[in-house]
Amino acid sequence: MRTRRATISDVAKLAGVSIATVSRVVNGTAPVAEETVQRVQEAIATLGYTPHAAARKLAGHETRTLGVLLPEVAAEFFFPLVRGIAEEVRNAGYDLLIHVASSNQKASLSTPLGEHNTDGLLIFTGRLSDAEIAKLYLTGFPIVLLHRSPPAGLPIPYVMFENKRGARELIEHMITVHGKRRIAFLRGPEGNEDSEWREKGYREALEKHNIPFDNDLVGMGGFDADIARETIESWLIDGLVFDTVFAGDDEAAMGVMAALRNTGKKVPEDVAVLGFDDINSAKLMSPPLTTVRAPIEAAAAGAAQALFAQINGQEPPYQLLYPTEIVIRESCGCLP
Amino acid sequence: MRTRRATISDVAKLAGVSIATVSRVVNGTAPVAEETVQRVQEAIATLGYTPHAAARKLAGHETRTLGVLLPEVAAEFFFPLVRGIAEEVRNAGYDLLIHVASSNQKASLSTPLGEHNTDGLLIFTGRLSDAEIAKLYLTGFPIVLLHRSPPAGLPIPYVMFENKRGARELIEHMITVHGKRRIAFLRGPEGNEDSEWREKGYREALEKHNIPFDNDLVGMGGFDADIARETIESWLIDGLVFDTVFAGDDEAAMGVMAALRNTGKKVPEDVAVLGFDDINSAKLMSPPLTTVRAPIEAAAAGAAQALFAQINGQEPPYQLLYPTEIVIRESCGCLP
DNA sequence: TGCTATGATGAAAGCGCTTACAGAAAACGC
DNA sequence: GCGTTTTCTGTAAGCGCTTTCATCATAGCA
Repeated sequence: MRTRRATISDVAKLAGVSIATVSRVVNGTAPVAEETVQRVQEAIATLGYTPHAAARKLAGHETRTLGVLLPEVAAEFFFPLVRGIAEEVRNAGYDLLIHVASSNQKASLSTPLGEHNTDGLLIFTGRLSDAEIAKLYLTGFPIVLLHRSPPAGLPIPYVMFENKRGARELIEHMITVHGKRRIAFLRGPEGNEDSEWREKGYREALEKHNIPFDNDLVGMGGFDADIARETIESWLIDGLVFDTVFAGDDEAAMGVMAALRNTGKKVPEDVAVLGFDDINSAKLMSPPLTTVRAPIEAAAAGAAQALFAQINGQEPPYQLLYPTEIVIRESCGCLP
Repeated sequence: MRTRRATISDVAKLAGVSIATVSRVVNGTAPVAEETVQRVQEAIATLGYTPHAAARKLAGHETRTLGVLLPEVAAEFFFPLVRGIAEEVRNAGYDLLIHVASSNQKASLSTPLGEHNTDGLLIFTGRLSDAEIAKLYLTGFPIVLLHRSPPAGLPIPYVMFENKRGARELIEHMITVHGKRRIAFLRGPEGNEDSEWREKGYREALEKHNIPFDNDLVGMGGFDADIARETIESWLIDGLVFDTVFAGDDEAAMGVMAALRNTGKKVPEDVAVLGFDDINSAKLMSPPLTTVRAPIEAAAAGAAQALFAQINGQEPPYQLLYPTEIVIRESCGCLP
């Protein structure tokens, strides 16, 4: 640091007031004479003063920082999510601390995101065990869960998509409009609740139309293109017959399409492919992907708002359910 | 906060030592008797003590936090980037503060990422003007630029890909192997240096093979699928003839493919499509995209390392150039 | 034995800020 | 006009931690 940065004392000295007064005009926490405000603001401007965040955090009792815990997966899904959160956080004048859980280390609370460094936590990872979440919650620390429900009995706010309904409608579309009956489903990562609800929607649709559930038609997609591709490839080698693949999410759908293409199957003529989320590339796939639109960014923003509500001592909603909507494109067999 | 958190004094009291000693065993900054270490560590464990980050930052002079300034674009490109940085940051025991520049506000240094809140800044956005960067640099604040070179005359470390070489080789492949001559190029966002270098590589390849540069064959891709798609669509309407599109990056390539497909052109038979970056979905596109592999994650990690070097008072390399490598798949016309 | 390195610890001074607490000045009520 | 608010401002006490500086053993060495 070549030039020492200006502190509140420097400003105070230049403006000829006490540091308390400077603090007051900076934060607007108490009435200050108009003339004094002017002088202080001038001093701030000429010195280029910016409050030192750490000092502020230490003196006040809040960190003005929100933490986000993310899995280390590199999915397109996360960008709108982070954007939604970042936007809210900025509006609130807070900082955003991001922690990407590493694969070789359970994300523990001794991480930078612990309660000492943030005012609240948005948790989106399976890495944190129920016990750890419960412990955090019981200490009164504000948290909001993203796409997972709280451990039994704890009223921790969480956001979810209307997964089941979206999935059901999508599958019903395949059955009623396209007459498909051999509809496969690819599960997301182990324990992923979004996936569980999507599977429920899938099963409900089947049941409603008297199509028996066939366990052979359920495989692992992992919400991941490569995993999904491998599953489909091995199915194809095994000679499994299916006319539709509901890939669980759009990333997996991309892998499904690649697998199908590699083995000479045509989408949607031979096999229809369905995704979930409607990420940006869904409409650009070949053929454009029929999927379910999930308002990822809005949900993330909502989660952040709920967290702020908690931090500010308000009662946040217990559950934030975001609607989904099926998006018909071409991979289901509909025409452009 | 239902339960007050443990402070260093609590630990000290329980262990029967002074807070200085506790600090020493926590940080390992001075020799402490083995027995004392034991007692302190026990106290820490039973109290569940975690150092308060802000206090630490205030007392020490460093924030142990790195800032990243990102444009608000939601490109797949950014995830490996953030991951690469996050990994390094975690290894160094630092925090990562992410600031996504908003579109309706110039990212200014009064943002949370200002010098008061971080020990160093990784800047990847066109939003920060040369003047602001220069100002920051002159104050001695550690910064590393991602994919942009520093304002004239300032030796600020920056990372870059070997864009020109990769692009040149890619285009030469099209000319020499596939005999293409009407090769179009889509530029990235205004002022983007990666794009400028790629264009240079493109031109060099043309020149080397005596193909005159045709300005009509250069359009806007914006490193964005939608922008690229619109460009191609309007070219097609205008009846522009081209046999190859070098889309500037993979995202744009995706848009190019969509535009081509929508108008009945076949890739690569009618028009070959080329990308740059080799993002994860490149190999999943239909047909799989021929592109140039850029080690995004490695470059990001390198940038973080360079920043740490600066912070630790070492002389960082001025330029970090990462190699690129062409990846031949099918969208150029090669067989699988 | 006397003197200096060395190890282990504590006391205390801040880091830059917020926020009671308190005092002084100005405005108000009757 | 005197007591009482109200407005404005300064003093000072921390927030939880790191880090000199000083102290006191103990050990090493001539």
